[in-house]
Amino acid sequence: MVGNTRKKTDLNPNNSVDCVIFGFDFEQIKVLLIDRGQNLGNSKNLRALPGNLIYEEEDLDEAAYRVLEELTGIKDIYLEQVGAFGNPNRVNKESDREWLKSIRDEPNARVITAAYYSLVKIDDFVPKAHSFAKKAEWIPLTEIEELAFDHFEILQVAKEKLKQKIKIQPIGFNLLPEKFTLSQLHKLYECIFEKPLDKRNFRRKIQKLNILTNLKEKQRGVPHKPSQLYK
Amino acid sequence: MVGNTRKKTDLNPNNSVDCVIFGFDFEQIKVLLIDRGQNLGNSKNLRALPGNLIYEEEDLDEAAYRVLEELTGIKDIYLEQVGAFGNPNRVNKESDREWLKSIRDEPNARVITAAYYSLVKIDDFVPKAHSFAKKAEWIPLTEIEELAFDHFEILQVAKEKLKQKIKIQPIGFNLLPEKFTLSQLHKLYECIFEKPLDKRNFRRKIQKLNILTNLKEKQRGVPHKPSQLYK
DNA sequence: ATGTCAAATTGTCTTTTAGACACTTTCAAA
DNA sequence: TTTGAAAGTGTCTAAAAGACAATTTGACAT
Repeated sequence: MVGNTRKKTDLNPNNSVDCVIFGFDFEQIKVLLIDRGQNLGNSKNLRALPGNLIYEEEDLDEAAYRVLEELTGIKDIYLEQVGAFGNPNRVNKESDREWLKSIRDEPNARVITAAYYSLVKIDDFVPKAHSFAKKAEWIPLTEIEELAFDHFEILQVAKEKLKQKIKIQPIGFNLLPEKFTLSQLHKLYECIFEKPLDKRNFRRKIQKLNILTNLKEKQRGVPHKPSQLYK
Repeated sequence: MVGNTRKKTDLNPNNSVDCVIFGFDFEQIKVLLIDRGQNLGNSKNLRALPGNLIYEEEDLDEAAYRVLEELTGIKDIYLEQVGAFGNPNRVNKESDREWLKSIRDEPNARVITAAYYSLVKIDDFVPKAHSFAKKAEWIPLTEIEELAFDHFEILQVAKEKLKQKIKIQPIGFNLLPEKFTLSQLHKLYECIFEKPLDKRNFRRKIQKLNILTNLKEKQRGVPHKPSQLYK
């Protein structure tokens, strides 16, 4: 046997997981990104999706949960796979090469990553940066223009998956707090689909799902008609 | 740098691709499987999806096309990714371990695979087994009960993806020859969805897509009313 | 107390889509 | 000429999607 005689507890230098965590602050969709805190001369300090190598004997799904928690502290959420990304030129930015040199045993190893995504209530998770993540922050989707490695491409694919998924399953609630108003849900759907949705038609469709509980509570302290709270 | 110092042209022992190729013989959906020709004592000779390790410097998508051609001779088709499968227990069958020993430099390496699927006109591709594929055969979906590695699981996921996809895009035509009848298309959809579809409703829906050309030709030699040929 | 603002809430009509449902036509072979 | 076997065809109903505007409510300012 030639080459890699790895122990089960070793890192697998060729395979990683990356997580696209979507949140919503009642205004816009945000994504949880880490700042690797590079203070390099020339190269930019690009943000990245939380992600890292997997262990030699570790299920992909488990690795995603572990890595997410290690880097951001977030746990107990449901991750769904986006797909595998394996362009050999994933690492084509000087800043990424520099960074890999500083943290990896085999910085030049070719890495194939499995991407995952999830939706979380933004207030339930105050991301705390750990490990090589110097910061973990919620960044509005609209402000994201460039990311480390191929993470921008992964983000686009994850966004599409989310759009498809939410058409079929009512997973949007995962982005909202326990109590929420229909207007907030409406705004959320508009943000995801990136287009306005008719208010009346939207409310009708949601109501017909019969998954909302009217809490008989009302919004308070708003300078206009208060709305019902649900679920 | 420790461990694997691989050359760009080396095989990456940790990553593979597997292809689920669907075909249709006007009766049932079939899948292209290879026979690894094991003549072992105890262990079964399970069929497998065409798949193999990728090269160190090779795009995942390209690897899928290459491996498929190398094992079955099939090329010039469109492959779509199913996802990444990375259970560390993917290799849990004795026959698979035996087989890996006989063909791999690192038979115990942990392998993560990216699965792809495609639909092809069954008559356009007479699969020719090459390399470690001793046979390459079209096997009816309904007869497949067990496959090598986690290939059965991959097949199930690919089937689901196909169902979803064909609801949205008219990709079913890829499974039929140039000229086909609406009855054949109808039968195909019934096979994919595994349930009967109303003949009139089906024809109406297809016609409305405006993607069929009536060839003004008719079926000949059938002991019943001949049907129009399309596209 | 009154008026104003901002957002919440509500219903109808039209169009499109999905589903159920049965008889007639056509060719080949007997 | 008869018969068998599959091709082809239309209507009605129900559900879903989309377009569209007026009224209500509470907070705050006057």
